[in-house]
Amino acid sequence: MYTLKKEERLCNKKLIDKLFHNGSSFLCYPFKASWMFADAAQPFPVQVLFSVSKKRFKRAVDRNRIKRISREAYRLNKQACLYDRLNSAEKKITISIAYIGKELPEYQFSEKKMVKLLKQLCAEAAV
RNA sequence: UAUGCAGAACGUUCUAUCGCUGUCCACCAAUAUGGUGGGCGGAGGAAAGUCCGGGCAACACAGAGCAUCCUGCUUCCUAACGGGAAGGCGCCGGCAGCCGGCGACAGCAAGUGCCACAGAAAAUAAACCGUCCGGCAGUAAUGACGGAUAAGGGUGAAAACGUGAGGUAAGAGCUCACGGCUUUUCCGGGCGACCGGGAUUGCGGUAAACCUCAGGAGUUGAAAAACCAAAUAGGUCCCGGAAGUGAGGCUGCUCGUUUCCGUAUUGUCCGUCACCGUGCGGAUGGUCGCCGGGAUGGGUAGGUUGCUUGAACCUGUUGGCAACAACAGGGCCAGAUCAAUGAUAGAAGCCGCCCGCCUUCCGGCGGACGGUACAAAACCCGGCUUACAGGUUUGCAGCUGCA
Repeated sequence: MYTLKKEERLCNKKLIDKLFHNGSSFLCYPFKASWMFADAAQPFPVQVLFSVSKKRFKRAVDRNRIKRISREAYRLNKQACLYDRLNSAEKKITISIAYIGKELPEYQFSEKKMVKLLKQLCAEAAV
């Protein structure tokens, strides 16, 4: 399934604070992922958050563009790379994906790196 | 025609696949509500900067003064404005008129301060060169000394109003004529800024220097504000149990009572300070303390409202030089909240450049390559400012007279 509804996005302020304080993180240039295991209460196996720093990209147009490209790359690949393996392991996680590159990305490049990141995440979570 | 400057309106479109968000409808399960399918809507001229002005909301608020900040030609428009329109004045386009552009454009004749460098001197005037007079020295040229002088020289952004004449030893608004600005005042025109004329007073600049005058300003800002409200902890109230002791009773159990302690709480009485008591000290009585359950109000996460029907927009008529106003008709056009309005692929349009063909030229057709900007709503309006690929369009870069 290629959906990305509100229940699949990370919207809770407390969870976000908790994630950045307690979560473990790794780098997969140009992305940086922070993740942790979540409660069983959430309806989807993953809650995700995309961020772009205002310091690197001053214009809102650029930040929106990067977030949209990252989101599309995640949306189209999450089922194959992440959901199936998490469901079979019966684990649930929250994750934030930050863009730390310095230039506007191309879609194909982002998709390639996103797949790599999701696979690395599975390995980290030891699924 | 091209180029530049200023203004106005515009500022990409279509298809496929996969999504996001709001809303409506149908069906399914149904307590809330959830699921599936379909229809319709979904960024801008600046949404930006957050520089002004309002609406709205909460809090504050007797009146006056001072301080601080803002504004500063006039009249009008407007909900309001530091915005706009029409005018006045000054400067610029050699000069005058038209025309166009620019102007924080109240007051330096209320007071105080400042005026770099250069220059003798930058504001109670002043004597560097020069000019003139006097006596002295010298044959003379001239020299030093004492005095008069702001006309000339040179310096500067600016040199004590400009030009001419009189006047004088030489000079000086010292006097006069004409002219410029200015004070007070009169006459005429204009709603007014101001303009024209007469009399009168004077003559460095600077207020984006302090300041003076006039007018204005309560603070905060949708993370405002109102409402609903899970879990956990704690507050209050109610109920039950537990601890010690005594009596009845074989025990369970039932009934009565409460030693000591306390930064706890409350009542009454007494004392104390000059008085008062809600202060302080003492005496005495009641309640509470540990555990469980229930109720309740405050309130957090979260949610709803605020939240998009509006000083709005479009079309037309009328009034007005215009800004704008009035009236009539029309439709409803984003509402997200760690923040949607997209991603990918293809095609078209527009522009530039190159190649080929056609054409007297303007240009037309086909193909390749490149470009397609600036920029993302965050409560809502009115402005201002700044950014901008590309075309469209209006005005100006001037006209007349004099030199």
